[in-house]
Amino acid sequence: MVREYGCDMRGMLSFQILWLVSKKPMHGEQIAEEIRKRRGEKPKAGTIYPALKEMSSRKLIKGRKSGKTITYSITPAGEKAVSQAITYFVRSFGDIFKSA
Amino acid sequence: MVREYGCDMRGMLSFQILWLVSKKPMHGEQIAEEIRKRRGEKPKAGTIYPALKEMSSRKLIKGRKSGKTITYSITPAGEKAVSQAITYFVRSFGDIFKSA
DNA sequence: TGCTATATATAGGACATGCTATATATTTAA
DNA sequence: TTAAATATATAGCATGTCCTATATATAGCA
Repeated sequence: MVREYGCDMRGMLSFQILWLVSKKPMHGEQIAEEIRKRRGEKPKAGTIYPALKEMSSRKLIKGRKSGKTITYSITPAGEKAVSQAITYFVRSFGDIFKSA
Repeated sequence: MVREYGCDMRGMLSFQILWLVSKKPMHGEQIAEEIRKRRGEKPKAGTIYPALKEMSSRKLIKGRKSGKTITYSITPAGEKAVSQAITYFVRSFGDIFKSA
């Protein structure tokens, strides 16, 4: 996926999902589509749903089912996590971003 | 490492190394120290040297040995790779930075 | 009522990351 | 010249990511 550029950027998926959900409650397909807009490739169902499930089990997000969709929103624990993750992210990679 | 915050940020190591080396030729220990400044934790020897070796084998960086140190600098292929990776990075995660 | 599209779930696996532990080479200090 | 510190190398492994393939449930339309 990103290997062509000489580096992977895996491991950022949960962070990005958490950030997206912190901005606006969304269901899986919407989240996948938002990621596609940014990365150029849409995560597959087998990628997105296990990630959502795992984050739910860790109480970072919670889902409310309505019909065939499950809308996820962030929990207080998720808010705290995303805030700390952003701090780490900016501290770690901020200068790369500034150099662009 | 970042798990405490609710997300991992693995997979960014090679990208960060490549970016650092593109700014200034460095040897392994210097690179590890630069990463420590940013992330708070210094990658272990067993992390940094295999990564450097792999990137050398892909001709993204090249090392020149002098005494006990090997100073790595970026190659033309590495320049191209880091430039594309930065573009992808900003496109994918730029709005997270802006939100911080 | 069937047909199709949408949304979610999950097993199983390929692959990469980054670790621990250990080993070796080189430099410096005693 | 030993001893200690520094720099690099590598085997082996636990973990996590994200995939393919497949299955199920719901919704909307003919």
